Amino acid sequence: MATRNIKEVAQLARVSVGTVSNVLNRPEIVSPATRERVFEAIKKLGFVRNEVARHLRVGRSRTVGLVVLDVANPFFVDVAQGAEAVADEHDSMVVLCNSAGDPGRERRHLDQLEQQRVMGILITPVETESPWVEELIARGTPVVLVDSPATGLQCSVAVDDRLGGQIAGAHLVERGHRRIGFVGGPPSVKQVADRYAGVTAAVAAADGTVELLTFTGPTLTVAEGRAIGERVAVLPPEERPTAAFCANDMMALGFLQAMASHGLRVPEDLAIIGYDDIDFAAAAAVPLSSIRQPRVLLGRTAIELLLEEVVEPEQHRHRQVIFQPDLVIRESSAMLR
Amino acid sequence: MATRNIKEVAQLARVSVGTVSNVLNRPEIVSPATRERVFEAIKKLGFVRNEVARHLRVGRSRTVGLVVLDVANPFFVDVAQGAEAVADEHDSMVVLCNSAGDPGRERRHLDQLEQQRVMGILITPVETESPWVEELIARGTPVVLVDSPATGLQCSVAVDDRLGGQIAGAHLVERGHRRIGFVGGPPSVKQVADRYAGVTAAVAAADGTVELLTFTGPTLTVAEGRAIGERVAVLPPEERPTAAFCANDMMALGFLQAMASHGLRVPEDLAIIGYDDIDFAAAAAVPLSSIRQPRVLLGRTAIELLLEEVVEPEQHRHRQVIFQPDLVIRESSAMLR
DNA sequence: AGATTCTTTTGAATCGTCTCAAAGACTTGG
DNA sequence: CCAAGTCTTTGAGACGATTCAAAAGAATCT
Repeated sequence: MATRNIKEVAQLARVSVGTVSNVLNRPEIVSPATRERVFEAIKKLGFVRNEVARHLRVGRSRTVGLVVLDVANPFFVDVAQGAEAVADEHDSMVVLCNSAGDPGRERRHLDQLEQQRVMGILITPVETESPWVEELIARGTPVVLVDSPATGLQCSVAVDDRLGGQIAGAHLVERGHRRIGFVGGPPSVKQVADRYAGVTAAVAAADGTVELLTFTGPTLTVAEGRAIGERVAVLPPEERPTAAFCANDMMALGFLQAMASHGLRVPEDLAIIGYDDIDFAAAAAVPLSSIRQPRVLLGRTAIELLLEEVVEPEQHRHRQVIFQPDLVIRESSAMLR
Repeated sequence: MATRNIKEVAQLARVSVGTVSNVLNRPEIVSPATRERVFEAIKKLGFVRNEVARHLRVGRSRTVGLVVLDVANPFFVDVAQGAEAVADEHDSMVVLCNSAGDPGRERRHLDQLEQQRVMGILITPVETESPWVEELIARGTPVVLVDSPATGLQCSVAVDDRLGGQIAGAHLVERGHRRIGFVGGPPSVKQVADRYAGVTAAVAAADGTVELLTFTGPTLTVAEGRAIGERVAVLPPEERPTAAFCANDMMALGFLQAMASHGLRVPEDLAIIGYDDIDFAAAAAVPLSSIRQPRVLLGRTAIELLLEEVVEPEQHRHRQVIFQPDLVIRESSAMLR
């Protein structure tokens, strides 16, 4: 209720508002005696600076928006933690928004962030071609794309998903699998399309006897993975793939559960490899093999690029940073016998 | 760069700034012709309302801060999703902050949120007695405590953790366990203390032959659970508990991994029950029994209480809403033979 | 036409802080 | 004691949107 302002502080300390502002922003130019008096007044009144008014005057906010595809996916939580760590060092704040894969939600979040005049936005867009994002940039909000290809209008950080898919595919082929299933989400999601392209390439590079089956659903969740798993589990053994490459670990975990509930053994009856290497992958019923991405680093780099753009807009050149994924082998893709 | 303001819109539409503001906030009182003209100008200029300035004038923000103990814990992600769903309906925004169990980080977040003049704050405090929170309230920011007991200065939502601990303990006792381990974090965390009190009560209520061992660490993470598990696994069988009640599912998952890596079978050699029933619990190596909390409902209720307080401060009476936990039995605590 | 009522539009004041030119207070040297 | 510098402090504009009393314009009635 009783929010004090700079004027009340000035009154109590018997100085002008300008001086109070100076104490707050450049204490070194104020004489020690005055400074002390102002600090006392601040303390006595319980004054808390109104960042909103400050921002209105200064014109630049200290918060960064991070819009992710799915907060429930630990992958994005880790990206967020990376971003937050850097923001913290620059006493900025990251506000985490969840588009949940819905373009409508994504747009609402972008609108809100723009209205708040955030310093910039980090986003994993729902759709690759996003006019909203381009307009946002045109109107002056810096954007860094996370895990999505840049169009040249902005910076981006990503992991080479095609390579990741290829590594996963090659691993399964090398393990002797000849009928591989790709368990993914909508191909409109860039990550899915790239990982699929990668595994396709790996299969093509094999001796021609390897078959690739595709199973997709609308989302990339545990539930979706389970649902697809149910469909796969009931296939006759001769049609059923002997290995599945899941577009992410959430799906892989769901898929794995479906196998278990149908009495199929992993990896004996069906091997599984996921993507992201979230912490829970190692704790799964059968520890999951996965393609590891530098999640935290992704977030760190994204916000660093953003800060660079904000601090020196003039000499900033948009860049695309691409990281390499790693293969992590665990029990779920152990050798076939 | 080129951020347009209401004045430019007014100029282009050949009306006063007051009219533009009216079009934005109460379009029905503006004549259709004028309204149309203003909308066109807005579109042509790519004008986006400056929420900061609006807020400065109106004095109330549309964002709510949510400060959680650990974003990596899916429990809190679900609470956040519940809160966000309600905020969405009231076109507000939830900004998610992670204290990571560190009072310093918590304080920094609270300071920042207060400076931003958020509408209110939902928080799971690191420490039960938090002078910061009380001062915050005294200065006029409404607060709702999540999963923490209220002091009467604010509303709170919580789940009866003591009861949860009791249910878990009773379950293990009933399954025939006579040496039960409690795997928890620092007792300064209210949740841990309550769950411990609950299991203690359950043990005391048994026939007196049940022993309760306590293993604690500084955090409530997967890694901590694993570390404690390592210690427990190497105990001689006659000292090792036959069942473990973990303070949350993250710890339980880590603990379970440690058992597996030491060749101990769950539940045969050691039964496990966790707390929270996060989605990953069911997908664990051995599906985890757990105490389920209404996570999403917790978030929904918290923000509803906050909104109630903000909308009608006069007739608002602080309330404490307490939910009941449920027992979910899975393989990890199946009957002893 | 003039009076009355209703609908629209106007524009100055306001929210809390920062900026910056200018004034005021002190020093120092001559 | 004065002039010329330093330090400090001052206070009048911004910043962008909202509000609201009052003015202007339309419509209705006598």
